[in-house]
Amino acid sequence: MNDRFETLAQQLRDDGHKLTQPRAAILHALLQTATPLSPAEIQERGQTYCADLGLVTVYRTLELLEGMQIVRAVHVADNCHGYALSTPGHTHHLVCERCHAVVEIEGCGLGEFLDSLAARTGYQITGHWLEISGLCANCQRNN
Amino acid sequence: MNDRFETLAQQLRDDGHKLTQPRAAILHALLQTATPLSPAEIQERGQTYCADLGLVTVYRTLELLEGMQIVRAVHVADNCHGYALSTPGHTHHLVCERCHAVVEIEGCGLGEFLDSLAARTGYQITGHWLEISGLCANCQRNN
DNA sequence: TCTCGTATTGAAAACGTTTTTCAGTTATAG
DNA sequence: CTATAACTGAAAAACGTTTTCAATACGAGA
Repeated sequence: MNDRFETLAQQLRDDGHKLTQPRAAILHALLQTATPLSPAEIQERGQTYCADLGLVTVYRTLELLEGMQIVRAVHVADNCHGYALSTPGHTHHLVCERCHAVVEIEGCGLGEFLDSLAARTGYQITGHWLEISGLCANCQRNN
Repeated sequence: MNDRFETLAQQLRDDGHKLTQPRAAILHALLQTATPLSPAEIQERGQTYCADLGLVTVYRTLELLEGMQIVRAVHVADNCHGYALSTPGHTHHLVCERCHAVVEIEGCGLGEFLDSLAARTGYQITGHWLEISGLCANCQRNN
């Protein structure tokens, strides 16, 4: 966890940016979550590390981190954007509709499909976003 | 085109809703586009058919149509929600990052993968969201 | 065809999220 | 330690969306 933070911090410096307390707080908040967070949630959690972290700074920092591909914006149902650290590998999420528990999934068996799609449409495919919803074992029992 | 409109109009009536001029205008606007439109765009185009179509009405009508599964909300890069007529069946979207052209895709070859996922995680899978991004043929050329 | 009740409408205002502005502060190179 | 440019928070502006409310238009029934 701490290694991961140091790596990100270094990445910032290497890119010519300062590692400020607000930014460190935001990174810590993001490192501690598995599910995407809204800017407001990030502010709230980040204030554990930097008491007067402003929402404006959260927006600016997310923009910066997104540009560096450290975070990615994902679509979430209600309030549209959440942010999560992009994981090195290729993962997707399986989310419980009831309790919002999240299972990370490696791979998706979509490779062949995407290849044929590229051939058929002439598009050069650069990425995809897959989110699967369902009921986790617990919530199935308590239905 | 006109058949399609009549079908939708009838669907509204069958569901106990009135076919008003604003609603007709919105349907016409949606029928004439291949790519998702934002509420503001729908208002703008709809005003060709109903001069004083209000934005509020666009929102309300989209909510109604979405509930009837006549339109569906899709995620678009910048301003998050666009609306397009949903085609019957199970479709996903392939969206150009540059010009936002949209190709509708039938099926996704995800069935087997989801089955094995359910077995592995104990989740009862109820749905999934897949959106693919890339560069369309045109934008590849003008890169 | 006309009348009437109700669903539906537009304007205004409220609301939440995101962006801009600006003066003060902080990280870091030297 | 100092200088300075990047960075910050607060306030206000600018969005997109929702709510409220009085006025209107649709369409069922006479």
